Amino acid sequence: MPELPEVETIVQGLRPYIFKRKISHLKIFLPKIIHTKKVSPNHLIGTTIENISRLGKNIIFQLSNECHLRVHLKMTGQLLIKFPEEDFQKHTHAIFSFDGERFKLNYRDIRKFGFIQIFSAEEWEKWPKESPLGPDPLEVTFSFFEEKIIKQKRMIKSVLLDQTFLAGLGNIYVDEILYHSKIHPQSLPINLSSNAVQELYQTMVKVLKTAILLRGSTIRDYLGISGEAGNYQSKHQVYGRVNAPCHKCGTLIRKIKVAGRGTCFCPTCQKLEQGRRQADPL
DNA sequence: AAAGATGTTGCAAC
DNA sequence: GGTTGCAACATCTT
Repeated sequence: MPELPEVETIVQGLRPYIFKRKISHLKIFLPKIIHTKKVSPNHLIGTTIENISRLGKNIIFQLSNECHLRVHLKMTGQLLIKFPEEDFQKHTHAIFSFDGERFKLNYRDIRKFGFIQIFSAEEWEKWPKESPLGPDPLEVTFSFFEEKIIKQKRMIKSVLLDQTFLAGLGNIYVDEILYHSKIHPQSLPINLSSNAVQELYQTMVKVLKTAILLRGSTIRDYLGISGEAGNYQSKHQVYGRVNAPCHKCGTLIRKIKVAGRGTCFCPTCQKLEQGRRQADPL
């Protein structure tokens, strides 16, 4: 569900509530969503949340006892601030309480793909080696991006979805970024002109920043921490618009499968470049 | 009404 | 390397 803009919105929303708060209680309804090898969940009680950050689509809590929590929402996970007067919601799998606070932090996930992982200090140090994330799309430099992308031999959509290439993009934003960059999702990076790569980079930053300002996209399940929907879905040009007319040229938006994912694009605005080899056979 | 789709990702198989 | 299909699971659409 949540991609970079949604996760960023959640992290920003969480800070005022739980930064420097001490965990007083943790109720777990579905134990399998807690992933831990060495640290018992009980060990979190009494620790303070020293920092809340985002790594790609991962939400990271740094705790005062040197442990770290990693929350991955996968498709339908939610983190919600709830007050006692609010009703208990179905699919709530864990609830954090904080010293002296009326609100609780609920972890909810309809499809149960997401998880909360607990790392000891040593495990946390080793984690980046086990799952090497690429740079953040909002921090990567153009030269690094360009140099790395032109070496890729698979379709551009597949590259952009790969979290070891860049961490944070998902199906919605890749489709939207490719549309605004006028790049066909099945293009091979080698066939992109240097102007096209530059446009792709600039568009990526612009789309993500705009989506963060609008607090993400709500298609079905995504909600901010107070239960608010995002607003970027109203700006979508291709995602969820199969058979609707392209806003630029009127051609009907098509949907195909690329890299195993439903992929929406405008066949007129996003042409597949032929590639120098085929275009100039001497 | 059964089948296919859904914002993710890790793994197996080819 | 690179791909594809599937699995985890609930719900909505065709």
